[in-house]
Amino acid sequence: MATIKDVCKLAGVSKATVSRVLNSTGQVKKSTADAVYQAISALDYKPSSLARALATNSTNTIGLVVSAFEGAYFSSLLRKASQTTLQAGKQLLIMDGGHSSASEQLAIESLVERKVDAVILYTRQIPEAVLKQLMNDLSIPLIIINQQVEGFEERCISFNQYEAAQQAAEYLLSKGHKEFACITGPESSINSHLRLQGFQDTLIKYNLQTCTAYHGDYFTQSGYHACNELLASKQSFTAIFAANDNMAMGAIRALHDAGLQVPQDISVLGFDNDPAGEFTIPSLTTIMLPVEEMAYTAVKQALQLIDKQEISTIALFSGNLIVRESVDHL
Amino acid sequence: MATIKDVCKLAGVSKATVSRVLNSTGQVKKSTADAVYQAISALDYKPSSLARALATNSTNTIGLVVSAFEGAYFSSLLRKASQTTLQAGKQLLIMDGGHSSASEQLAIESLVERKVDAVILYTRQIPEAVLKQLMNDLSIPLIIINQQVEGFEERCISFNQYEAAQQAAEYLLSKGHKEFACITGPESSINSHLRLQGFQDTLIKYNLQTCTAYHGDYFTQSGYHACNELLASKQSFTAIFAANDNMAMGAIRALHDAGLQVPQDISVLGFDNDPAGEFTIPSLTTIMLPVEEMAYTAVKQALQLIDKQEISTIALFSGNLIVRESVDHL
DNA sequence: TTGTATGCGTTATCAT
DNA sequence: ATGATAACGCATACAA
Repeated sequence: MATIKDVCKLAGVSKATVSRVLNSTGQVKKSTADAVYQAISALDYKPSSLARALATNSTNTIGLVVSAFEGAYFSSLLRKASQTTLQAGKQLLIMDGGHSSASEQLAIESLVERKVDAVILYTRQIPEAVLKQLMNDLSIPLIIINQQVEGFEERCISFNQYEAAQQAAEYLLSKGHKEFACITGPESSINSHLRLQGFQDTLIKYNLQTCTAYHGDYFTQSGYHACNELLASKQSFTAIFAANDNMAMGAIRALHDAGLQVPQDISVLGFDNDPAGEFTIPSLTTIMLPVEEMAYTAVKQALQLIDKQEISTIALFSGNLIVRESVDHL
Repeated sequence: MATIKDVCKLAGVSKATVSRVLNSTGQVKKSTADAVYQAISALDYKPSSLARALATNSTNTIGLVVSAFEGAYFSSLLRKASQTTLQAGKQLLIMDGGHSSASEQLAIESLVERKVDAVILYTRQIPEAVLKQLMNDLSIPLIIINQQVEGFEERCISFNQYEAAQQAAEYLLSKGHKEFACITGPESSINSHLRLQGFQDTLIKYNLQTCTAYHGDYFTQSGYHACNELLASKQSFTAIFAANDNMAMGAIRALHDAGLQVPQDISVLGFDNDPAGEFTIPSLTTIMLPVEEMAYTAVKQALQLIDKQEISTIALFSGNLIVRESVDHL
């Protein structure tokens, strides 16, 4: 690997000059600049981003830590984030956040040490108090997707889970359903709670009985199992609200195996708008979650913070009902 | 951020000594070592991985570049690779390879500059000749997933696409099918060609007519559209071989929309063993592709190469038929 | 316009 | 056992 020194020798100039033409900072005579370019291409010289980072305390990079790679949701997130970052002339470095608060924090730390200019965290594990502290202590901007942190609203990209679940309930009610079951996410998940809460509150608002909740883990299989439990419990219901599309699909299959047709016998409403849901049989009525917009916004916000620009506060993103086949009127 | 200097001052020792206790290289009196530890924790000092990388020319990191984040396939890949790397005490840095040979190479370069100890590349774009050159020129090991490079077999983790497609064809034939259609990947994809070739060659072997191929892009929607084209062409067929599960699902839906039942009227065979395929209606008969094993092997091989250990040559991975509902006998 | 010198935070080679 | 000091490859303030 050729270094700046080699270029100096070949071009007959000093490191400062090479650095100048490289970063186009300061004035350089055209002839010497040309000589430098000559040397650079002759040696196939590439400045070491590492050394540069050490000297400038910044790379041209944004870090992203995600805590799981499951499902269409994360595919979209990563793709859009990567694309947006690239378009801004920066690079995106992705790390796995693992399955604990500690490992998420480790990933963040590692990224910070690598001198990324900002880190975007899709968190599932770190408690709000810790996040607050991180946002205060870290020398670079930290943007959070999927959670609100009090006092740092401009750095939080999140989704109105509660309102979306209300939408879901309202729709089901409008179709004449009155008895429900829920397949929701893990008990530990805040957002899972919010979705459930939004759903239940709406039922209460209409003087209906709240529904029992079965917990899954967002994988298709867990939806299948949860629905089987539900069926075994012999309770009466005409519609299921699932906390994501995967579990909705699992539930539909469980109903199918029990000889029940969706939506003729039971309606199922999903969440996420997984692209596959458009083509399943029956296709999935679901709540669209604008992941790509959220990823885009997260990166944009990061870029603004890096440039020390005015930070615009961000509204909670909200869901949209996608009406397809899996919900029918009673 | 506290640096090594601060530790020096507080502990009353030199940089060399701090470095010694940090890396446990060389002898240090217990008392002074303790003093250093004291200072370190008092200042919450973390050595800069960047500076360390500059000095040692190596980080404890493996780089992974993937060219797309679509589908369950990549989720598994990323998850398993990350997990395996972590278990080996290293970190995994992931970068998007984008959609061109150039961007893939850029990602590799960027990772190399960051002094990762090895890079694993899931390639879709870079031609073999370029890969060969990269493997020769790069100062660190480059492991390739999804393509064979002549002369570097120990560094290539790939899948016997051809044989898997043969399996698929044999199975369909064993069920009495004789007229087929294929929905395959993009024309540019080598593996897509291999799958198609394996399928066609098997038909030829049994003196059957080869089938026409429709190209998709591995997304569900493209399977849907391809199948509609197929249907519009009015050709006669009793089974469809799709190059991945997503497209198989899209095809099934297209058939459904055309009033055709799977598998009663038409059989559909997928590829990948997407976890969701177990729960679709009908569930998907498919070829399992051992992504996780491949990811695991890639990381393990990388680790061996980093340690300059003997490199064990790797056999081509092969697929396994998963029999479910979407294929029936004629 | 160009060069010198210093710093970035480590590791590593010498001495001592 | 420990301490100077030179690398590592670059940026940059200051001189010239």
